[in-house]
Amino acid sequence: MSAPREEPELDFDYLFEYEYNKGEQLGGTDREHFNYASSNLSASLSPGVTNSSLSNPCHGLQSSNPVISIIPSSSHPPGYGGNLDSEATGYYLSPSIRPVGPPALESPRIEITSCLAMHPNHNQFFNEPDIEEAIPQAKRIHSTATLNLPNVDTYRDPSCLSPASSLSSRSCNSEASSFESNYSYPFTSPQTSPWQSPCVSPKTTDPEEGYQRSMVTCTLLSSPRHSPSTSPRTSISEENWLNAPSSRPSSPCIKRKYSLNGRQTSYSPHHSPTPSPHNSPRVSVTDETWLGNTHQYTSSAIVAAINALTTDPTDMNDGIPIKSRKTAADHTPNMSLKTEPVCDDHSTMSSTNDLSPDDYSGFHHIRKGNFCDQYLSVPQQSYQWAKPKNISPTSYLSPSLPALDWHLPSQSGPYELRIEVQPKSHHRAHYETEGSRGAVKASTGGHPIVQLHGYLENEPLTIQLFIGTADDRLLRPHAFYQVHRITGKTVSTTSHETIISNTKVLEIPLLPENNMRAIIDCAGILKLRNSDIELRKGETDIGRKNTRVRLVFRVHIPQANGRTLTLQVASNPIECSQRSAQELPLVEKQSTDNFPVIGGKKMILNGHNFHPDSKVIFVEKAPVPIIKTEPTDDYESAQTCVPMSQGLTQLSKPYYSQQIMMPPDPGSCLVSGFTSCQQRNTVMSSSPISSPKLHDLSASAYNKCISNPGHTQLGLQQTTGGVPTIQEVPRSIVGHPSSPDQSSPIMLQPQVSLHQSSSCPLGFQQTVYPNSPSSPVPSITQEPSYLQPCSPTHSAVIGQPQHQHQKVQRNESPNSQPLSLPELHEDSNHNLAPIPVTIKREPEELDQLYLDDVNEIIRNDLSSNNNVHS
DNA sequence: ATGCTGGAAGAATTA
DNA sequence: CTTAATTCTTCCAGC
Repeated sequence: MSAPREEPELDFDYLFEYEYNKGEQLGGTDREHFNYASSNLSASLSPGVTNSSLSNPCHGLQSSNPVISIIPSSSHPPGYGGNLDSEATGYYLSPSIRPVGPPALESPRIEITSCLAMHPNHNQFFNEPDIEEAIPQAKRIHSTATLNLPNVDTYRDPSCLSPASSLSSRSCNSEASSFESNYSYPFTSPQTSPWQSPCVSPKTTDPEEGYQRSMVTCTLLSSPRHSPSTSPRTSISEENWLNAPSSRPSSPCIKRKYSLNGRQTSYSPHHSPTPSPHNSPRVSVTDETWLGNTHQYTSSAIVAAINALTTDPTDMNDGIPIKSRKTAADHTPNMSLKTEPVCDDHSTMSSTNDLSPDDYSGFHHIRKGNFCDQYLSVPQQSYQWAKPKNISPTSYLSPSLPALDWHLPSQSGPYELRIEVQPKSHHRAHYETEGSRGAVKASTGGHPIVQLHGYLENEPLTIQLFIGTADDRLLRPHAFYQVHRITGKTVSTTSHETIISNTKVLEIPLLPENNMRAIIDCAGILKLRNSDIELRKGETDIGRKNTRVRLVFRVHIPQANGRTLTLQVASNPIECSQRSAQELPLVEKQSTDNFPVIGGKKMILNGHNFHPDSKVIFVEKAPVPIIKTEPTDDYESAQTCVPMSQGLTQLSKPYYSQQIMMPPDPGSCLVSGFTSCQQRNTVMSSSPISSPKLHDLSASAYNKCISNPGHTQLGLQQTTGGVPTIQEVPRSIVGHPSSPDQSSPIMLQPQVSLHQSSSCPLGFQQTVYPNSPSSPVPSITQEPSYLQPCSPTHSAVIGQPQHQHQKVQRNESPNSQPLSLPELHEDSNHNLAPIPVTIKREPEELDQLYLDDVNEIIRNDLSSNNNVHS
């Protein structure tokens, strides 16, 4: 529902003109009524994006393992993380320690060694073959070598990966994944996973061991591949993923397979790490198999597994949930555990021999198809990902890079990886069954930009991009979203897809000539079906409402000492669902930052989700309120509160609406249930790891709290005194389709906060009132949000249109008229009285909890509260 | 003919 | 267990 596109006329004290952006949903309020007495209206809402979080993300794993130097496997170091290099905060990898190399491999395969060669300090790419498109000559050298070693790929790309790369959030899965991705990942294939200890944290896990295991398995399995005919081709190879031919094959089966693959990495706590009693020969096929036998694999077992590849594909179907539904049937045939000759249906596999671009993929198939593939056959259609034809010159995957779920700093020494332009807070991800929905864009209209500062070398580097969770306490690949490579005339940035530990990673060249700056216009977001991912054993995450992601960028910087420094930075959260994108209004640009309170000036707001019933509210900025911080989030408060107090800089973000709706510093700055309820996510996001200053109020999160019909108030009221607040009626309440008045379900009524005991006289209390007079006040849930401390006035757009409402509006009042003031006042009167502040204190253990858990707790609390209040 | 969108219908889940 | 409300997926149609 986009708002009416007609240019709204504003008859109010202030004129607001919504400028409709091409292609964007811009709604305009026909009229804005402002009822306030502030003398000064200065909207200091600069669109600038703040990247506060760029700062060092170290915490959790990261902090613990800031620097890791890998020792050559030859010596078989007992612990992977054994060598810590205190030199830098970044993640260092000793080149000498190629996973491929030294490890005493039981595996007969020597090719692995070549891999080592492949991983020089420089950018080595496994995918070299793909070079075709843009790889400089110099770079190709490596690739050439790679080509000779198809097996290498196997080690490198766990192609078997399920698209759903991420580990479940609550389990140690992440760790398992890290383990794979980091050290053994080159060898890591789904198959290898079993060897890994499910719940061992990466840190504790001995990389070497895993590594070696991987090696072994890889070697054994990979061998067959040499001979195309004999090689057990599994469908899952990268090619499959990337090249899935069919545009909209949503076969569950396929995904199912992925799931299987993915599972290994994600060992849910629920799964016993112990070997499964059922070690059937069909190791590959059943999830159990994967999960279970972590320790018992032997070469014989491997052989058995290989044999299993030839197992009847139908087995794969077993365990495919009904959910897989319709599509599943269609694709079932495609699934194959069989060791097919190289070519899978979708994969361009047909000719492994040829290295033509397309064929190349086939080659890829072989190379990359890990033995995992062999074990796990994936329906070809499963993924539509683009073929990895383009390999950026700099694209390279070091075999022993930090796992994707490792927390790494964004800055180290002279280097700093920074997101110069943040992505928009919303980007509707596309399903496999859909066409691409384009690249993620920046809120400013362009695309996100990432830049590496402090790098003075002439050697191009590669930025890796993957989709991470928005749960900043545990930044890791998102299980339900994958990065999607966008190509086409509109894309200026070359990129290459690869898969690391079941996570699709986009590699983008970072060139010195571009000042090590990359415009990310080639990254879309693919949504995987929840059912497919949730089916994976060990996957504890749920997809429902888990729709926020972050773009995670990594760069590996070769060091003089031969090590590699890895920096990482995560973007602000991005809401990927369709629905949410239609909810909160989002101001991206405004023509002016301030204007006289007397009005008369025109202000143009650009943004999204402006609805006829959206209102623009001005708030006069005032002295910064003292903000109470919540003990549980020390670092958060440190980062959020401080900046706030220093200048309210956050207000000048494009996410006005969001900010308004929620405290810029939700976690620390607001003592509100609201904050605790939904903003945990956001707050967390602002953790050092991600760039957090953006407190994105994701609709989903927002709704969680708001939709809580019972909570009377979330306590954001004036805790600091003088802080304007917004009270919003829960949408569930607001949306009364039947009510004619619903056309403007919510009104924002700025008003002097006389009743506030604030020290800030100029503070305004802004309240969202249900437009419907009939709406029983008592039933109104008031969602306090942080507007702006009493400082320069700024405008905010608040909207809450529901589809139904909008429809009603359109039908009944095409030219949606503003609500009558009388009503507004009437309602507002109800709310004039200060609302008691309810301060919730979260359990100290929150830090240990995952966001979901926290939210759940909060919800429960709120519910209790509501009941009490009601 | 392809993407890229914005909308929606209908199924699947939750509350 | 049933119903209503949400959310998720899949489709459509218009650039």
